[in-house]
Amino acid sequence: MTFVPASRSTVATDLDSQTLRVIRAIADRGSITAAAASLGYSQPAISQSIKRLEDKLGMPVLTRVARGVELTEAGEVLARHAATVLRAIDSAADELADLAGLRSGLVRIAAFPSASSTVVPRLLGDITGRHPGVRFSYLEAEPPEAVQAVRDHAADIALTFSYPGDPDDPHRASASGLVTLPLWREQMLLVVPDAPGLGDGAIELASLADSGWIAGCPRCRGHLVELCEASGFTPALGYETDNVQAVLAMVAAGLGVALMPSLALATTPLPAGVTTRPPTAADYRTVHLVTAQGSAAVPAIGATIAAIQSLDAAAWGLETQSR
Amino acid sequence: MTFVPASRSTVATDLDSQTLRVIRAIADRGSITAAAASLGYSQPAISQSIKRLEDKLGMPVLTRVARGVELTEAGEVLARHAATVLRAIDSAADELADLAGLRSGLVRIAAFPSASSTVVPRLLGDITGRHPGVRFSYLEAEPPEAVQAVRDHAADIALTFSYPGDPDDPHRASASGLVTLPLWREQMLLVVPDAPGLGDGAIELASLADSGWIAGCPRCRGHLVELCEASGFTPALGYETDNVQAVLAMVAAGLGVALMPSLALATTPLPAGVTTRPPTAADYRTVHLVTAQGSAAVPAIGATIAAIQSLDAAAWGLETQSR
DNA sequence: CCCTGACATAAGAGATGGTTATGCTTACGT
DNA sequence: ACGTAAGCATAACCATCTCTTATGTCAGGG
Repeated sequence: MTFVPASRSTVATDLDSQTLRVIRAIADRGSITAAAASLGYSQPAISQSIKRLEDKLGMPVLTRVARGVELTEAGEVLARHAATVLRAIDSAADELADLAGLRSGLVRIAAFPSASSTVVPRLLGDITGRHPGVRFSYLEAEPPEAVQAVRDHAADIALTFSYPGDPDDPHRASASGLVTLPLWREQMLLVVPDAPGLGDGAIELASLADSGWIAGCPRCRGHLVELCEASGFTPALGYETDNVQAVLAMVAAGLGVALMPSLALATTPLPAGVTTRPPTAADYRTVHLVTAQGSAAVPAIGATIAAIQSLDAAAWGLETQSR
Repeated sequence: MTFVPASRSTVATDLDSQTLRVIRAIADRGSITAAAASLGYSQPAISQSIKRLEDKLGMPVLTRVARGVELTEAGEVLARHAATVLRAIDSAADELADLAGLRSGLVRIAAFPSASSTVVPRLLGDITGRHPGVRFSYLEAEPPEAVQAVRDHAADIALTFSYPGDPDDPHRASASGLVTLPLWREQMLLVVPDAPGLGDGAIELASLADSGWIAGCPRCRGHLVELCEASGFTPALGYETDNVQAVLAMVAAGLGVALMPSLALATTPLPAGVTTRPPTAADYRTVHLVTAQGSAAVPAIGATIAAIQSLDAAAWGLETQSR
């Protein structure tokens, strides 16, 4: 028999981190038995693991020595690089732990305009107060665009609203892996001039059949028309504007009346001579949360969704949905 | 049902490099299918691998998107660190390949003095000529110490000699995981003054019974005494020295005769008036290679052993062992 | 509106990697 | 010098992991 130098063609296509961990433990402890103990394995497990490694490499990694074991040059190489590998893995694990522990993470929110000055600031305040590492980006967008942003992965969470029977109801568009959660019922209020004989109760919608109407966003206008027609008249739409302040000013100026969601009215003081009343047949729209299927499993996003659900929204006239 | 933020207590105790490789492939290719193809796996293999990872982390790593897949923040974290990990693993693999390819590696050799100026320099020249990356360290030591060096892992290869029936024959001491390989038979020569009536053939040992004898190392002396006693006389040991030049000078000065191995005589010219002759009953000692069990699997060491075995040693009067 | 491309799921097979039990070798203490 | 203890290797067995093939589902494009 003659000794022939080992010469494998391919060397170590896959060094897995488990093996490196073992090498490192052996390098540190100086014996297989001690390494096994420190890693929580039995001694043969480590022994076999090293054997597999040596078979794969085609060269020894350890030399069996009196009181334990000693690394060969190949073993030293592995131990040296193992430090780098394990350090990188640990720091990855740390970053993941930060994400899981809400010490980092970005949540991209899209919401309709009247939420921008009400629920959204409160929400962001709540979360950054509790989890300073979580960061947000915010996009103001009407429901159709907000939902599209989620669909395009440009946003993680969209806050939207829908009117009853709305064909654009996000509930219906939940096809492409989107999830919709009803959040609140938002009361619609009539905005009218404060006439002396108005009383303080609800107003019959039909009593405003002869008034001029100031309409808001396209979908809002659609809803208004539908509602009025259900009451037997077609509203005379004189002005259209998204601007809440403008609507109120127009009502104050006697240019007409309006139907507005309570959120839109929450942050602007009513001008003198203008008041709000519910219609006799109470009218509501619904605020929804739309998110991609599975997004809630991302810790920061899940936490944000939970925080939205537990927001105390009554102050803005929002009623939590019974579901 | 209410969404609850994901919050695992322990995160990712073990991220194995296989998973990181997968993440990296997905990050690069943008789809699971493409990643699978590039890694040589089936599509479901990667799909399941990601699922396992996500279950372990407790958060998604990918979002399923129209034409393929997209990394989440967690995925980005992993992809980023995966680069570091895989780079380290690759460079470890490179270094191992260097060891396997004899482009690096250290071989520690211990050998007896007369090898130092004969076979060892030739050997080192041969190997560094063919494999410039392989480095050597050399320790000159008498057989017992050389073997001890191997046993202590202070040397990888020992060259030793033994006399027939030698109680210290390394063959016998092969207990502690050492391996002994007979290499050459080395002829023992009588070193005598060049007397006129000497002839040119072998010399009967008994004819030197009355000469003074110059002895070498302790084991050589032991062998000499044994050999002479087998010839019916006890040699008169006048001088003892390890120094070949000294022995030759003493013989030249007429102080006695000596029995020396051919290697020791190979590199020193004989002084005038001194000649060498084999004893009538040819006498040999054996040169061995001693190495630790399994050392030969270390590429550089295995290559060195092979090179020793294929050394053309006839020039020094060494005969390759029949085995 | 069907067809294609891409991911998920299911079920089964084989490799992987672990455990316990046991043997062997070597060092150490008396 | 011998018995004992410490440490590695091996065997046999077993659970789990992970890959494969086959199939289902969903969204986008001609």
